[in-house]
Amino acid sequence: MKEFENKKVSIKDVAKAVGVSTTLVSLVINGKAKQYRIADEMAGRVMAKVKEMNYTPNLMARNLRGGKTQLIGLIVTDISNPFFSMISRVIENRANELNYTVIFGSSDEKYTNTQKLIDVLLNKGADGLIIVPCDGSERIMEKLHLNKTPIVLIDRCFKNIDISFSCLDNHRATVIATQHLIEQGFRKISLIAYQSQMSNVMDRISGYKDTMRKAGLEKQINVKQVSFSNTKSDVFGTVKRFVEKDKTEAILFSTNMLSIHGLTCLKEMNVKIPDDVAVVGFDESDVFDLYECPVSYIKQPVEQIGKTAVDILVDKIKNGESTKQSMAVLEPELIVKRSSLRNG
Amino acid sequence: MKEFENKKVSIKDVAKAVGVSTTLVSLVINGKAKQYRIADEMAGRVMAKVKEMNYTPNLMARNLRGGKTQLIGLIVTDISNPFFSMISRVIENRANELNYTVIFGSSDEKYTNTQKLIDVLLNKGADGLIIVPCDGSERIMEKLHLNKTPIVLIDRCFKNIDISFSCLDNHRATVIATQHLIEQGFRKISLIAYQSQMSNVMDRISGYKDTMRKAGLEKQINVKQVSFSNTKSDVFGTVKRFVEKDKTEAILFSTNMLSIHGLTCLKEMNVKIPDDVAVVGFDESDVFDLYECPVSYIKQPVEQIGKTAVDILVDKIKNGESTKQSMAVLEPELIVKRSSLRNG
DNA sequence: CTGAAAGCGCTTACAG
DNA sequence: CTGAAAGCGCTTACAG
Repeated sequence: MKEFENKKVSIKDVAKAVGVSTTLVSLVINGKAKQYRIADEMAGRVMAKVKEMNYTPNLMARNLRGGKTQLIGLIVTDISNPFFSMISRVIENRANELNYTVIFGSSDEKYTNTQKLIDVLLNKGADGLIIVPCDGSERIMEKLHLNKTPIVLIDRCFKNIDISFSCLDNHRATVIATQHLIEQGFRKISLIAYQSQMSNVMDRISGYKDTMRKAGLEKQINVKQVSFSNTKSDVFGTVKRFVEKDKTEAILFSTNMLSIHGLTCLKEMNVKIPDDVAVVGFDESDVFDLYECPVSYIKQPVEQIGKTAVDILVDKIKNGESTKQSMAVLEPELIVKRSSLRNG
Repeated sequence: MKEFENKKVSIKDVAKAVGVSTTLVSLVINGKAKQYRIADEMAGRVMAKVKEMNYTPNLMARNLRGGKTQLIGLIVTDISNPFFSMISRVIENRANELNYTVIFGSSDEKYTNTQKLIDVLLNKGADGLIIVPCDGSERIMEKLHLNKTPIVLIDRCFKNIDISFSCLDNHRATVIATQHLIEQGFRKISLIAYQSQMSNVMDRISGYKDTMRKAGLEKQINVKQVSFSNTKSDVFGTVKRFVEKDKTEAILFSTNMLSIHGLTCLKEMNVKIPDDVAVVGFDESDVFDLYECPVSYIKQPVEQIGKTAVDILVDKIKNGESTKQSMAVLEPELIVKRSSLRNG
């Protein structure tokens, strides 16, 4: 049965079948028939044979010849984190629309892993990279950029390097959340963030601090940064301290995992939300709606962030403008539920 | 600055630097020095230069030459579904350990998408595929298998084709869940599953039915299959009917999304769990622990399923035994929380 | 023990 | 308008 045949047909096979040279076939396939003034009839015959024989060019060979692989390398910190799996799906969809496929890896927030993954993905022929950079990876990114590797950062960026990125307006995110809590009448508002120097974390912290200061609540500023490695127990310790010792009135969690750990802790402590403590979470999670008290949260425009990143990257790949910096800063949205209302 | 140089060093560069032929370098790199009785001193010099020049072989060229890409193609139904993103992470980790990288795509349960993705992934040079097959994809898988493409199915399999797979013991999963509910004294136990002919769904349904029959509860069997496209509203309609009309005492949800939609509905309906209705969910979710009443669930051995799939696949790729069928059927675990206890 | 040469499948100057 | 040939970077018979 023909359809079960194993070996792929090559351009040679097509050429032989039509009775022309491989050059001709190649030209026709690549839409250069007009340019080389190949007879329409000829081009038609070739295309017909290509269809008939179900020929698809070997990408490895094409790439080797100097072309592209149509492969986009994606490095997230952890594909199993819902936020990153959502954004991966968006990236996948947009990439597919533009005829690209995604190869990926998870860095676990370690720059050594990031470096390894970059090497691997480029070695596999990725035409460009979309990266969630982590602490300590600034020089790595700079190097890539200087090397003119097409690259777009997502979720976080570096202010001192002119690499393109597609990120949330992180400062604004905590500004609107903090404002909302202040408007609700809360004063002792505390923030939990990761222990990181990355822009997303720093901006979320400064958005909170700036807003507190502007409201004359400088004295109430209370930020705790927890480690990546010990997140759960750190969050538990922090939440307990906030509630029991600091008498915090409202807690702002600055990522989805921090929110979930925090909510778990609050539940175990039997804290009533929002009566005892108000809460605002970050990113989306099924948990927010299904928690005893529906949880307010800052929603990221995941669709836009992902799609924009792909578009910028593909533009770089195609037009060779890998150096031109594109900066996409996207708007957060505050979804208000009962957890952050004064009289919820 | 040397480290910023763009062009990659090739085997030729190394050969020239050492003053030997590319053949020699290639042999040494590929660990065939002994086999070809190359002088240790020579091999040492070559390796030193390789390190010094930071040479890594071009995979495209290697693959073109007849070798492999060290790329594993992964097709899930949706990378943003937590269950699949978790398993993707496991697959990624194991693949990396074995020196493979993952390219992936989401089929959205459509066999036409599956076919397209297979073509794309193979065209990009994937050495083998790990696939979550969907309804209507049986012939596609059979064809791949006959073509001797290394392939392993996960999550679901086809009983009539001898393709390798790594799956949960789906029948056993609902058997232990149903038994547990019966032991707790529930009689009117209902099941919600997807509208699908795939093995995972069919086995979960039959595990439930068999157990009900064995317990003399044949008359109480109540299964509703909901569509993939309209899942949420279908689940809502079903749960309402179960509770209000059928007076169901316990609901068994047979996937994570069904569980989450179901719990959302029960919450909206203000149903008390487990007093009004007992519940057992499927797969893991942060929601289960944080729901008003902690939810019992059937836990899949995600680690094992993913790791086994990779191991089987790589064995096929390396040893060319793509035809030999390996069947991994892994044990479910029932995690009991308050939601399924008679006097919870 | 080591090297010259072919060839994987493709594209693209270069000729005609 | 069309074809012969080089070359992308690699591996592997084949010689010696």
